[in-house]
Amino acid sequence: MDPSDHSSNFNSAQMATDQREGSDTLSGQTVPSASVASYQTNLSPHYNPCNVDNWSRYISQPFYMHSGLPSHYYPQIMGAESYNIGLFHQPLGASPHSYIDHQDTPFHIRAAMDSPDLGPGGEVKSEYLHDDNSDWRAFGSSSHKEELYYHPPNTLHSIPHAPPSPPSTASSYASPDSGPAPSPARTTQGLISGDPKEERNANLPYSILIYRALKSAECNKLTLQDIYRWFEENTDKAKDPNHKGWQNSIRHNLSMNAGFEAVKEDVCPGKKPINFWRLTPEAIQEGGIQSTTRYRKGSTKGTGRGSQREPTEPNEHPSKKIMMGNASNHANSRVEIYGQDYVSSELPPMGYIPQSFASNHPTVNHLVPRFSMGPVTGCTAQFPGNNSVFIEGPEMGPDYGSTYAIGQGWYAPSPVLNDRAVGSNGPADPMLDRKDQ
DNA sequence: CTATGTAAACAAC
DNA sequence: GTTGTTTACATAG
Repeated sequence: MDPSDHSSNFNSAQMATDQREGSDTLSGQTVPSASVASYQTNLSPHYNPCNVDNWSRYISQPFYMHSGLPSHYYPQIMGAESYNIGLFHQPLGASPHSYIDHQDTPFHIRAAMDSPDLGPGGEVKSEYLHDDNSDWRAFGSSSHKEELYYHPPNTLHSIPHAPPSPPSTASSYASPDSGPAPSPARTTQGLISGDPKEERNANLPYSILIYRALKSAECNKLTLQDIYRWFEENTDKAKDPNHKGWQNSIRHNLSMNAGFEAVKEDVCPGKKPINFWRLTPEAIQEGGIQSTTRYRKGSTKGTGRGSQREPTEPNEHPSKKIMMGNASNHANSRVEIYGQDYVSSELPPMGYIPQSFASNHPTVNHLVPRFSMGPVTGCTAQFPGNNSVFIEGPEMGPDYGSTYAIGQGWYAPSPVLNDRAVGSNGPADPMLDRKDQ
């Protein structure tokens, strides 16, 4: 497909066909068909992060993805991945009970996790947890350091010359590593047990399973029904169809865990907004969620079992709900998320994308902005482990140093990614920057 | 004591 | 009836 063909779009019938495929070729996970239906019927082209309109977002990857160098030369990409950020950033405070999703973690990270410095699930052992964040020492002093940055080329997905597949939990839009069926290549690494029990997510808490479900979805969001379906198809928790307890538990976890947030999206004006559950940027960045109990703060008065959540301020909306409009009515509109206002930006017409960036062999001036425009944000599956969001452009948001929501459910990336993408101070070749990693 | 699961009350739709 | 929030209690470690 000619990427400059801004007017073309996916054939909806083909999209529907694709979405009925039933098997996520990348994640190996079963498709929540309700999600398919809802996307088919409810999502406007504006919403669809994978249509041609939004392909510009997709193709607008940070420069190093287009530089022509082998992708594994870019350890910073890994640093931009949610897992790695998760490993090195613990803004909510690392704890022995913080989860780093083992299944979700690239094997090279798992190799590091297999270090005796870490617990069996990849969690940082408590002896490394100190007030000065010295839990990072578990990695910083590790002989696995290089492994943290090495990324086998064959695990990176090449940038397509055509827009990516339409969105569907069955499509390639799903996180490339979000729920990968343990492939032979991986299992032979000896880093995945291959235990069928593990493949069925047995004995994992609800919060982790929900995380996996959301991680497997495009933009890390699913409807409640989709989550139910994912549990039915990927876990053993829903074996008894007449037993509603597991659904109650799912809802309980969604409500109680700050790693999940409800998003109401008015994808079709005039119609009822769709309720999604989404991973918060913190959860995405940390590569996992933290324990639900963690957020059950409150008094220990009375029965000794306090409120399970942080008490809500009087004027604060008690729920985690976020209202989102559709793309058309959100362009340049203000949204307030996490207490700050940001202005979302319009996408440039496809023709604005320099050809070199749509080529496999671009000659890229890394430091030259490609668009005279504000930040471009989007939802992409480009990076293994990041099927969520990215941002690009010389004009960063006000909170340069942290993830922030811009709207449409898209978030700016980690500071690491920002630095590389903007190239403000760093070397053109990220490799040159590795000695201080 | 923490983490988690489960049940249930309740409100909103 | 479904969805989401919250409280309460039980259990395991």
